[in-house]
Amino acid sequence: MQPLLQHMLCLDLYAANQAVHRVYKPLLAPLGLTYLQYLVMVGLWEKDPLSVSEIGARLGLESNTLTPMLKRMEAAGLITRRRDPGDERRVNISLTPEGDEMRAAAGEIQRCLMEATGRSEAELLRFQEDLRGLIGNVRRAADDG
Amino acid sequence: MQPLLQHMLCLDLYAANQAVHRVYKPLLAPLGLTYLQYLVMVGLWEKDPLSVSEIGARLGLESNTLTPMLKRMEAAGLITRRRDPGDERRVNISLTPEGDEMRAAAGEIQRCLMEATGRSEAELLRFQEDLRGLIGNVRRAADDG
DNA sequence: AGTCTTTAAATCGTGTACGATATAATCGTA
DNA sequence: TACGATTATATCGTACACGATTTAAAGACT
Repeated sequence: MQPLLQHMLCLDLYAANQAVHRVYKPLLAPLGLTYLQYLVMVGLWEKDPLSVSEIGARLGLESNTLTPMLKRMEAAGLITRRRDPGDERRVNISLTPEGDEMRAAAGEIQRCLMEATGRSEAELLRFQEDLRGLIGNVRRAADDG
Repeated sequence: MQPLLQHMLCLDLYAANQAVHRVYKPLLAPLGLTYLQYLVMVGLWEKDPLSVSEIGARLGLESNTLTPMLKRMEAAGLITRRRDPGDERRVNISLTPEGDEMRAAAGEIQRCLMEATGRSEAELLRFQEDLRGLIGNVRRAADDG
């Protein structure tokens, strides 16, 4: 009943993330974005503004991770951080014009990633559906304790 | 051609890792192990000793990540770090008796993880095979630049 | 209005990740 | 056998992650 690295699915999930990360990195470097920062940008290209916790809900992260990262993105001129006038607890994150313009590069980056997988769109959708089922189960197990 | 977070497979891979990590964490806490440290232990239960770079090959990591972590594990009394007498460049990592005894807890942890996925062994194997194909493709794409 | 609870960010400490570089041991070859 | 190239770790700086705690604003209820 000894676990073997060869058999451990978690190691493959870990490796898959590393691999995807390494494809993204050189594509994002010209934009001055890290992988996680790119995911924040994608969220903001969809809806702007977003509060810190709305971004957190999309990425599964909390303010302890997001606050420092968002400050770096603000310092880089990608976003602005402003207290919500209607609820001073919230901080609204918005794209700067420079951040918004990066949107133009996103389509090509997505195309590169799709191509890197070597799979058709239909195959990727099937795989994603399977993966999401797994995530749902594992999250339920984690919540049950 | 706008990417949407809803459609991004990379975000699901990211979420899958988070979810798996969160199942492992409470299981490993009684042993005083982090997730990554557990993966090192599994490697050493299979083969002992391993050099730093042999561990790195198994986990896709290099000395810049491993050296500090292995020092923490040494400080925790889980492993020993000794220069290889036959090649003084190499550092051999071995389990301490305490580290070796943790092996006993591993079977149950694996069982919990399998159960958390809510899938049969056959389903997991099929999924793993699919995932590994994807990883291979993505790695090739990253190496080609 | 005054107080209790809840909520949203921020802060702090520890532990990964990883590019770039440094150091020392070994190897290859003239 | 000397010496440039290669290999194995280590170090440094920056950027995530996340548990635990803090702070301040908003809501709820007397």
